[in-house]
Amino acid sequence: MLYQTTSEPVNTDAGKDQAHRHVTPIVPLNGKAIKVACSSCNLRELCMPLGLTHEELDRIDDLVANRRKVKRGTPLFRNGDKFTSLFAIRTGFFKTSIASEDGRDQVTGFQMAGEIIGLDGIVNDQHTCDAVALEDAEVCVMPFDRIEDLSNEIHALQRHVHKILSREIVREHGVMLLLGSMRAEERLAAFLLNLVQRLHARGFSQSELVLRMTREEIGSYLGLKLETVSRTFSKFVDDGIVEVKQRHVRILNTDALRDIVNPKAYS
Amino acid sequence: MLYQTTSEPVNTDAGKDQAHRHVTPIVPLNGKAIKVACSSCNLRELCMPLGLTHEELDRIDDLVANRRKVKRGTPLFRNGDKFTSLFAIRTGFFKTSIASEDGRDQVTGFQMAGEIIGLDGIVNDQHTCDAVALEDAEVCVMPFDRIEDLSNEIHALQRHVHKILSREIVREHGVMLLLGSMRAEERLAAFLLNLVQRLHARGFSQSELVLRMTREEIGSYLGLKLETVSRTFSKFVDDGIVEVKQRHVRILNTDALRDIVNPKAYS
DNA sequence: CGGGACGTTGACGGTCGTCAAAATTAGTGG
DNA sequence: CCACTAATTTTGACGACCGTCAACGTCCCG
Repeated sequence: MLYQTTSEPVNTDAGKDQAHRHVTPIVPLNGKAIKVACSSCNLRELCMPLGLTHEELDRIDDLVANRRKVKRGTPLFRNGDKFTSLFAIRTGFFKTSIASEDGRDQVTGFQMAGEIIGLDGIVNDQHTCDAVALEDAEVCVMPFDRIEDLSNEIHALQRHVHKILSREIVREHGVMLLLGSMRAEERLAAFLLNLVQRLHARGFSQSELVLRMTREEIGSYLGLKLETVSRTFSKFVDDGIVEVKQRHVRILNTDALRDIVNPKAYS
Repeated sequence: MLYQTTSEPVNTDAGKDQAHRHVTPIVPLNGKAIKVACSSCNLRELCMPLGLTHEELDRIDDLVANRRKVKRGTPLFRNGDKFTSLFAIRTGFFKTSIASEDGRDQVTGFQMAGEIIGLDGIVNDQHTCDAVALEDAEVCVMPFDRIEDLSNEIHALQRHVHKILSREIVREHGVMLLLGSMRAEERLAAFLLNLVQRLHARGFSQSELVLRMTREEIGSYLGLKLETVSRTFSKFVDDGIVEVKQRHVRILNTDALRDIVNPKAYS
C-alpha cells in the first residue's frame, strides 16, 4: 500500500508533515499579535530582496501593516474589490481565478508560502481576479503605497518589485505555452513537476506532494475537464510513473514526467 | 466585391490607410535623427503617464536613449539576449513568442504603436521571448536603469511603470481564459474584437482591419492550428459576420462576434 | 512570368468533452 | 463517535471538435 493511513503525512522530512510548518508561528502577546518583522522572517529570502543593509532591513519591516488569517474556502480578495495592498503568503495555499461574463472561470494560478499575490489589482486600483485560500492561510498585508514610497528610498526594493511583476509575466508565458500547445498528459506532467519543484524549494520532498486543490481546479488551470485530469492521473499510475491516493501523489519516475513534457528533447 | 483592388487601403478614414500613419515621422537633420522627445510625441498618452508637470515632461524626454528601426521579419530582441531596455513602439507591429526546448512555440502577444515591449526581461536581466517585427517598425529605446532612476524622482512615472507591468499580467489572464476555456470560434471572435478595439483606440476603423500576421501566427496565439483558423474565418464569412479577403477583414456584425465570445450573456 | 510563401478546403482520425453511474471520501449534526 | 448527506473522484460509452495529412488555389516579389 502507498501510505499506512490516509491521514498520515506524506512528506518524508520529519517536522515538515504539515505544509509550511517550518514557518515561525505568531505568538500572541497580551492578546495581540506581536509586531510583524520581515527582518526575522524565515520566508524573507522568498519574498524580499537579498543584500539589504541592516538599516534597510529595519525599514522593510514597516512594509507589512498587519497579518491576516484566511480560512480555507474563504476569499482573500474578490474581483472588483478595491486594491490597496499586495499580500505575501506566510502559510497556506491559494488559488487565483477569473470569471468571464457568461460564467466560465479559469484558475490563473496556485500560490504558496513566500509568493506575492494581488499584482493584478495595481493597474486599475481594483482586483480583477478572486484569490481563495485552499487551506487555512495567513498573509502579510503590504499596503501598496508604502511599497511605492519605500522603494523610492531603497533601490533594491524597487528593483525587487519590478522583478516580482516581471516574474509573474514570464510565469504566465509558460502557462500560455502549456495551454496553447500541450496535450493533456503533457499539461498534467508539467503541472506536477512545477508544483513539486516549488515545494522542494521550500524544503519539502522532491517526489511526494499533497494536492491542495480538487481535480476540477487542476482542470480549470490546465484547460481540461476534471474527468480528463482524473483519467490522466490513472494513466500515469498504470504506466508506473506516479502513485496516487486521492490528493496524495508520489512521483516514482521524474524523468518519465520530463520526457512527457518534452517529448523530443535529446541531450 | 469587397475592395476595388487588393492593394487598396482598408481603413475608411482618409489618411490612415497605412497602420500608424498618423505617427509623426522622424525628420532627419544633418543625416542624424532629430532629438527624441516624448513631450512632443503624439503617442505620449498611450505610453506615458498623464498629468505631468512641464518640468517633469522635460525630464521624461531623457528616458529615450535613441530610436531604433526594425525591418519586417527582423527581431527586436531574442530569447537569451541581455536585457537593458524597454521598448516603446512608435510605428509598426510586433509579435512576441516563446519556444519550448522541443521546438514548440507559442505566440504570447501582438503589440502595436504605443505599447511597451520587453517586460519579460526584467526578472533575470535577460529576455525570455523573441520579439519580431511583423511590419517595418520603429521603437523608442528606454534603458531600464534610467527608468528606475527617474521613477524615484517622478512619482507618476513609478506608478506608471507598475501599472504597465500589472496591465500585462491582467492581459495574460485574459489569454489564459481564452486558451483554457474557449472553443475555436470563440477564440477567433475574441481575437478580432480585441484587435479592432485596440486599433480603434488609435484612430482606426471599428469595423475594418488588416491582419499583420499569418494564419499560423494567429493559430499559435490562439492555441489552434492554422487550418482551424482558416476554417473558422470561412465559417464567419458563411454566417455573414465578417468579410475576409486575405488579411483584410471587415466586421459586418460586431454583436454577433460578441455573442460568440459570450454565448449566454443576457442583459 | 515563375517560384515560394501563404491560404483554403476536404477527408479522416484522435483527443478530449459530455453525460451518466457508481465508488469513495469529507463534512455535518446528532 | 457515528450516521447521514454532500462533495469529490473514478470509470465507461459516445460523440464533437479540432488536429493531421494532402491537394489545390492565390498572392507576392523578384
